[in-house]
Amino acid sequence: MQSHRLPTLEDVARVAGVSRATVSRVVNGIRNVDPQLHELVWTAVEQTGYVPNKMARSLVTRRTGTVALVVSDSETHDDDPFMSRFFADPYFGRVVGGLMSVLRPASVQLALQMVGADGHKRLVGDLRNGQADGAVVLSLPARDPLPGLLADARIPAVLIGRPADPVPISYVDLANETGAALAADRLAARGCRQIGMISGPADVPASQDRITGFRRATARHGHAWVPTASGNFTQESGERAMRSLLAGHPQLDGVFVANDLMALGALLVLRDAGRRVPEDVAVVGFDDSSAALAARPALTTVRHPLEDMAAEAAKLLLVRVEDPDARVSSVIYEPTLVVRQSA
Amino acid sequence: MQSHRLPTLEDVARVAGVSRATVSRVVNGIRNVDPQLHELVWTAVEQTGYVPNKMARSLVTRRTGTVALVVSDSETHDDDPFMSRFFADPYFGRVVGGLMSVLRPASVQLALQMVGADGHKRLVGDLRNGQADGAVVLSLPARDPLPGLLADARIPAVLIGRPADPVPISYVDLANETGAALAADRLAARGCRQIGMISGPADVPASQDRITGFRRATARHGHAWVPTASGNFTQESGERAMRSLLAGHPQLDGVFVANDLMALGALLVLRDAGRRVPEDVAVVGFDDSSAALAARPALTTVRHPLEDMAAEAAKLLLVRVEDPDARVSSVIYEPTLVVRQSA
DNA sequence: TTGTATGCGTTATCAG
DNA sequence: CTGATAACGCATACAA
Repeated sequence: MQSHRLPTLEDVARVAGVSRATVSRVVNGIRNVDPQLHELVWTAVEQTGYVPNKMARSLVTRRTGTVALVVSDSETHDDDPFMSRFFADPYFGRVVGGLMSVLRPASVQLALQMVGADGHKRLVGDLRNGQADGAVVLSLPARDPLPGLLADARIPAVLIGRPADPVPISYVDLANETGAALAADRLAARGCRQIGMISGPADVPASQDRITGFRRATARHGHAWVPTASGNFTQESGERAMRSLLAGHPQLDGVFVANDLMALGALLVLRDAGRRVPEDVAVVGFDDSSAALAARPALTTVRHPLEDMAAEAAKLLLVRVEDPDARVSSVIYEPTLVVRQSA
Repeated sequence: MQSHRLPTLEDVARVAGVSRATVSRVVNGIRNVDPQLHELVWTAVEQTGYVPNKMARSLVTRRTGTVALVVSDSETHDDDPFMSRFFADPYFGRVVGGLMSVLRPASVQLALQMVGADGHKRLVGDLRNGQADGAVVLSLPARDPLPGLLADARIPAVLIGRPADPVPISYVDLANETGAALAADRLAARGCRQIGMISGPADVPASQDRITGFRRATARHGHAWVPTASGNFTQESGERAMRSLLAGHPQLDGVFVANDLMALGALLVLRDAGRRVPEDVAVVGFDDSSAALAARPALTTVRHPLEDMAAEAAKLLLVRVEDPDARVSSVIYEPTLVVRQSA
């Protein structure tokens, strides 16, 4: 055992009494090798404890076996005002779990990349020369320029969530309008007469879709106008929105909340206001996150199969990495209503 | 613009009319370079759109600018029985957030590495030849051999959570015993006469510490024996445990639950059993996760500053990466009691 | 089927 | 202060 240097292909070759090329072939599982040598090389590999140097390999193959999960926040990241909020949200974990479920079996690494508006150019540059083979993009802000930059640079990428502006990049998304309609139907079926809504930020596509989907469906049910308050997807903002909604419309008897976290907040406020759920006011959430089950009463909510969607995104990306000219293809998931106690 | 090849150091050198070495120096901010050329080189860099190739750089510097977050599950990962549970838990996100808060400013990447018992050797091998400069280890199972392997291989690493067996590796941890004692004190101060406990798995150090800490403190308060049921940190297991506890000890009037998620489950069961919280039975949780705030009644709980701890782990790791011979140093965080409604 | 030789893009050593 | 030149560890076109 020498002091510090790790065994290289060269060392293995020397031990096995063959050339570097042969060892390389064996290690990479190339067929055209004499079974005799094949055996010989493997034992030499075991004996030396050789493990391929990914850096060197990547340098020549131009493949890293890594994909980046880029979390794009268009605002400059001075401090971490959004990070804590974002990471604490079950959303992040569910996405990571879904990605890993397909990346791990494929032996590809996941590298986390947070980037603000100031980091777009840098990120694209790094990606272009092989930081990662591709990227799954979690684009938080509306009108994020990043997807466009990635497309221009011809970097294999898949978006989670439809981009605000059309961009030639594959994405996976939920049929948000349909989901919101499901919620509206439920509320209508319960016989709610005064329906309200707590929406997400007005500039996020997913949020917009839920708003239009809900309005369209309630209109169909004869509700011309739906009082709406908006939040930013946090529980606290949900509380605020519910309070304002209740203040303006005391006889509200049904409310659709654009995500479970805000719905949790709404539930708290309703309770404090002495309203029983669902008897006095029915509440339906969105996402079917773990929060929905923990809520009291348990939340009737629109199931958002985020893990499946993330897994699909990973698959799409892997395909695209194999074949950069693969057709841009997106898949839209259909939401379902999960009925529990709140509506 | 050529077809596909990205600009290299060589290209920049040609444009600037200097040698590769000089460009390298300028790009890496080495002082000994004529201001004239300095300027010249930078404009050439801009002009060509040059961005350094990390792979090539790493190959020679033996530094990647990446640290791994390895999630170690000692059971072989046939399928993903644990992944979904783990990623859905706020724990994961909080750790990632904390790590990123120090890694990002330091411009170091975070690579996710899940590994089962079958992957330990592979992981250590990869880490040794520079997959990453170091590792933050989230060791789920009791008696995980991984920390030992990392130490033997002299890989810069920091554990989140004290290892079951002493290992010469830095770690950050919470004073779990103290935290549990805080809970006991609170319950005693409320005048609880019949105190119970819902613990975590018996073989996880953090869980053990909470058990012994709680028992010791309750004993101090005159409770010789504390009925205990155990769960696995999921809400569902918390429900089960609470049910069994209640069945065996109907006149229970105080319970300490080893994490918030299980506490959430306990709350549900207590309510279904017609017990008012905290009037009939007081509940104190552990972690102060977002679930605690969402609970009804809001959970009195032991604050576990996971983000801070993760951030500290990242700092420790960075130090160790700079100086592999740095002293092994661990830091223990002191928990505090967050009093809300449940106790 | 196997070996030889070359190149991947950088950094680092060492003369000038 | 600057420029050749040699590694870094591996894959592969080409020759044998």
